[in-house]
Amino acid sequence: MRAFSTLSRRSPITNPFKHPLAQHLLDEMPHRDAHAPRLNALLSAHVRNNNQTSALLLFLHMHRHNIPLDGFTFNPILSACPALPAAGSRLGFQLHSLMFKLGCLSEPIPATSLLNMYSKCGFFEDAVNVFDEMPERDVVSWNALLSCFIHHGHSQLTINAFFSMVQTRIEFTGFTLSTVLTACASSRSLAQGLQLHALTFICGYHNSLVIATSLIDLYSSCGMITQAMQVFTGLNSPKDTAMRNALITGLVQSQKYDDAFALFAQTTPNAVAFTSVLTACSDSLSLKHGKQIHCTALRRDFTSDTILCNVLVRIYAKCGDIHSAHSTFVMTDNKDVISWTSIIDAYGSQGCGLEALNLFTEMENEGSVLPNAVTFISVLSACGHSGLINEGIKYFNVMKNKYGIDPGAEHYACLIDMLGKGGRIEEAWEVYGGVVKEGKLSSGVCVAMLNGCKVCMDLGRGEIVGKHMMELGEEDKAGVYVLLSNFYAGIGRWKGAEEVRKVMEDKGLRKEEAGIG
DNA sequence: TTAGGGTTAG
Repeated sequence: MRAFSTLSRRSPITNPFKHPLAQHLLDEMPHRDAHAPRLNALLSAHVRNNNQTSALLLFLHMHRHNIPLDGFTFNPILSACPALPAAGSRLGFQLHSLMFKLGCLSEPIPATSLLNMYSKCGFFEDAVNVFDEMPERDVVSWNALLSCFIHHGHSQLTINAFFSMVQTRIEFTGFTLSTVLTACASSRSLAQGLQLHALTFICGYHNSLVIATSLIDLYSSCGMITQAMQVFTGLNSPKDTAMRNALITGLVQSQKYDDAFALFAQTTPNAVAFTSVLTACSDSLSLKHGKQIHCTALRRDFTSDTILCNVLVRIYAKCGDIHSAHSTFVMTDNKDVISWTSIIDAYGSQGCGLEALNLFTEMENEGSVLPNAVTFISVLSACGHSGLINEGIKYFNVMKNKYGIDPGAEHYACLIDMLGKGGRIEEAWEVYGGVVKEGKLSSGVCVAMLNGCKVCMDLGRGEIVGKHMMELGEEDKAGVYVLLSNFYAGIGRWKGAEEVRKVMEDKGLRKEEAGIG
């Protein structure tokens, strides 16, 4: 209910654009006597042409000159909000207030636009509240709710909402099915996905490009590449780029790199296709392929694409070509948190910890991007690789206190790893104790602590960690035994090492299966 | 005038 409680204080709507050009545009605005329907149409045209600033200025003009506002006014201006940085979400709350006062929320279409605005601006709860308070909902309102759940990573809620929708006897559409299929793909819900696939035949949606693309994504995500290919070849209509890209991605995920490259070569690829095959180069460490594709992407002028550049940074870093990674990073137009994390990780994993930390500072100073939990894994492991223990402790605290990020098992593993390797076993043990208390113990944390015990020749603590590892119920039992055996061997306890190996053999576990750590 | 598919970091 944050929206309603804060809205009235935010009105009247203020103009966030105080630029001479903005004033010029305002001077050019239609006369106040112009008919509202014509202005609504003009507003929609601005949004359609991706001219959100003009849309906002026109809306402000209408509001100030008491031109009647209705659902037709709110739909386009609400859809412009997500593209208006910072000002967008503030404006969204103000628009909500205004719609409430004018009684526009009783209509499903403007209320659905409002739901969508909150969802796209990142206000999940406000979006769901709008849905809950809608007096009348149509199938589009339901579809908007489902895509809101998906956007915010709640796949299971999407699937549940679909079943509520069916129970409410709302007649679903192809839009609904494609959204729920996407939810099944991202949550790997194969059984429900198969039911929905059957439903596409029953409802006659089986030849829809969008639904077939969702199905390819579903089968690829569930490791069923043959079924994904069957959906692709079985479709009775011409394929489009998105559908081909879905299959290319599926082939890459199934490590069928040659098939992915072949399908890529058959098409006129767009930036997404380039990103997919470059990911294949990154995974298969094929720098030669990667460089060729990078050159083609350069010729096609796709290299300002942020996601594509992020993949290139990763490829060059993986191959140890830090200079190419850096120059690709520098030329990335709109660097996002993944761009920064990738380059920090690139330097960190090459043992250039100070450069990685300098980049982190540069990111903070630049200010447009906030670090997230993954960024800090890269920062902490950079510190670990370069033995920058005090800096590592400092950034661990920066993460918690400055950015409010709750440390996860991976952050603790980095911290314990660097303390242990640096011989600071007492501090590592204290952190480890905290992790056990918090119930965040993972095999990664145990491995880091066990390595620390090995470095410090600490038999007693090592055996406690070994016991914890057994209790974790790790699937890779052989891996646990190998680590324990190596621990005993590492501190010169050959008898202990031998005993562990014997237990392992008695249990019929083979060393080749080992893979933890 | 509101809703759907394909791409990136640990």
